[in-house]
Amino acid sequence: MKTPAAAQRILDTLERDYPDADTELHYENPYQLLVATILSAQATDAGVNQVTPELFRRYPDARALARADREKLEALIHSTGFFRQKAKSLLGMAAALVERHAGAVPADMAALTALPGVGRKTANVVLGHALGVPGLPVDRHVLRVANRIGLAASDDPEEVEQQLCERLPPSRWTRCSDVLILHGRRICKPTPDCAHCSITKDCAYYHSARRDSPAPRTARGRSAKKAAQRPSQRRP
DNA sequence: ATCCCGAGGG
DNA sequence: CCCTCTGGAT
Repeated sequence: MKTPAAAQRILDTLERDYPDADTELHYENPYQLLVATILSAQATDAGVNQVTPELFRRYPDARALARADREKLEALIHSTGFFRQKAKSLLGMAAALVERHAGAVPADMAALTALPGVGRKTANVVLGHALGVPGLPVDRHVLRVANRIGLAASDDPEEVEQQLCERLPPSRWTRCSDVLILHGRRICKPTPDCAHCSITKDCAYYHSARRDSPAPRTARGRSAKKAAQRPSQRRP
């Protein structure tokens, strides 16, 4: 695994590659970012951006959201996926904000993750982008990219968060997450586009010959099990 | 067909 | 640890 100095050098390069890193995350207040982040699970930015204006017009704060009609809320956020539990999360979260925090968003990891629908990743997003508290959100992109380039070595998001935080000053935590996410989305995808990557020189994954494999992708692992229990039409 | 800017529940 | 929930992108 990389030393802190090497890690920071790699981050320097990536930050230059992605100057637009957290453009999508500038909402008017922590409440809006919290709501948008909950909606963003398994959804596209475009999908979230499509519903948030109307959402924030109807429910401008936690008090309004707590009083929302469940079915209207579900209909409004339907296109972002997982709409039933997202609606449930939003209603429960808004109620908890009103009851426990006078309608404000607490700048505290424990208080945030105690809210319904808010996990560590969401909490770190809100802390880092809206509350001025250093936080390093670890999603699947961060997990994958950090492991490939040796910034971390674990499949556990919380461990990866810790390993990254140990190598960087708190002032860089949030931006580290942002650029790793963008790199993971644009270049270092599950099947990576190494030809357009600026840090292959420092990447163990690139040098491991697993890159650029033609991706034969036959059924294996968990997929094999699913395929077995569903013997759908096979072409002879 | 498969994967995902997650979190809760069993 | 495993499953589920949903739409959209690839």
